[in-house]
Amino acid sequence: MRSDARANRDRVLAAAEEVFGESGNAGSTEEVARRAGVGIGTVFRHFPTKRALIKATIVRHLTLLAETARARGEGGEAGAAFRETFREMVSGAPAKLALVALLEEPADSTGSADEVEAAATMVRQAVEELLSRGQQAGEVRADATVDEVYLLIRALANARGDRTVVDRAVDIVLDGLSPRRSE
Amino acid sequence: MRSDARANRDRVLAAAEEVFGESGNAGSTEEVARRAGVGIGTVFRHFPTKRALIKATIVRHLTLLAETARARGEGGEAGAAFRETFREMVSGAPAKLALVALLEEPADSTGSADEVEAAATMVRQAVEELLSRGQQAGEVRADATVDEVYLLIRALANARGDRTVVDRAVDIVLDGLSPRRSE
DNA sequence: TATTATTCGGAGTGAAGACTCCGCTTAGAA
DNA sequence: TTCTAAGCGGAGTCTTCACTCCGAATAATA
Repeated sequence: MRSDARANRDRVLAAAEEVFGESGNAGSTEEVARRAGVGIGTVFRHFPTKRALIKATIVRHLTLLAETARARGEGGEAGAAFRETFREMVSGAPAKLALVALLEEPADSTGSADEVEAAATMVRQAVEELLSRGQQAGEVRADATVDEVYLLIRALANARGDRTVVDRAVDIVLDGLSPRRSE
Repeated sequence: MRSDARANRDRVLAAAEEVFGESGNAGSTEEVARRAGVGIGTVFRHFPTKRALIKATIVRHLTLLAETARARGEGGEAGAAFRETFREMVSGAPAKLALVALLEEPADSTGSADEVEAAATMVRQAVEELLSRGQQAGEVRADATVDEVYLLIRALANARGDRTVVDRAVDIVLDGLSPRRSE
């Protein structure tokens, strides 16, 4: 791959994250091209379809998220690690709408096994890991499952609102995820 | 207004709630017309713009929500009323994506004071009422504000997922909203 | 530096969808 | 039953995009 090609590919991906992060699926390919400083043709050579571009963007982001989460899992304090990751995923700003877009897409009619799904699974697994460690350490309520935690993260990540309000809402949810009185 | 006109208006609104409930902003006016069993022309006579149609749909729904919530507020048990309303708003199925659409719209460039905003305010006030009663009864944590509660409702209402998972997630959040140990 | 395979750019194409227009239909009054 | 103002339907227009195509530009190699 020629060096200019690779550079352009990267710039397009970065621009795509910006644009789809702001406007979701409604963002146009032309806008992505403009922000990347390339022609539309270039965008479409690297990503044959708008959908492919969005997918690549999402995969890139999810992969990053999963890695960060996994790394944090290594550290000492299980409860703190869980909570920090939770907070981080919720406020990983530009990702928000991209994730919405992901959820909106109608379950990929091209039966092909999906990269996006694979990446999402990795994130989910990382969350699961953090969750169960937190539970073992007695710092997270024992009856919470990944499904619920993952859903809460997604829900909060897509919520619009003042940063401070979101933060306090997260605090409330994390309180709900703390061990029950009976435990 | 002629009787057939009124009937058609109602059918269009109902169809719109269905369509936008399923597909959000992406739902087409043509689809709404088809489901309502009328021509596109009819839709556009009643609602001069797609945006106007969506707004009318949302207003209709929000008004209903606010009324239900207010009615529930009358009842006896403050804590239960708060929690029931919370649950109900989250799972008021077809509303979900319509609300998303509302949030997505770029702050109404037509400076005109907004019906939608007015309706949303009513819902918010109903929630506020329920919240503060719950707090006075000592059944809801004292430091929670409407902002946070309202955001949590919106976030959960838009969350995709199995009904049962959503329900459990709501349980967790409501636990987070229960009085703190220190109170 | 010369060569060429690769990549770039952006005008052009086709499809989708919001919105308009106007001849036809009909509710409802006389 | 007749009349007509109000309402209906849907073909057609216009705009916005996703995506294609190919001549111009250029990285990499000899």
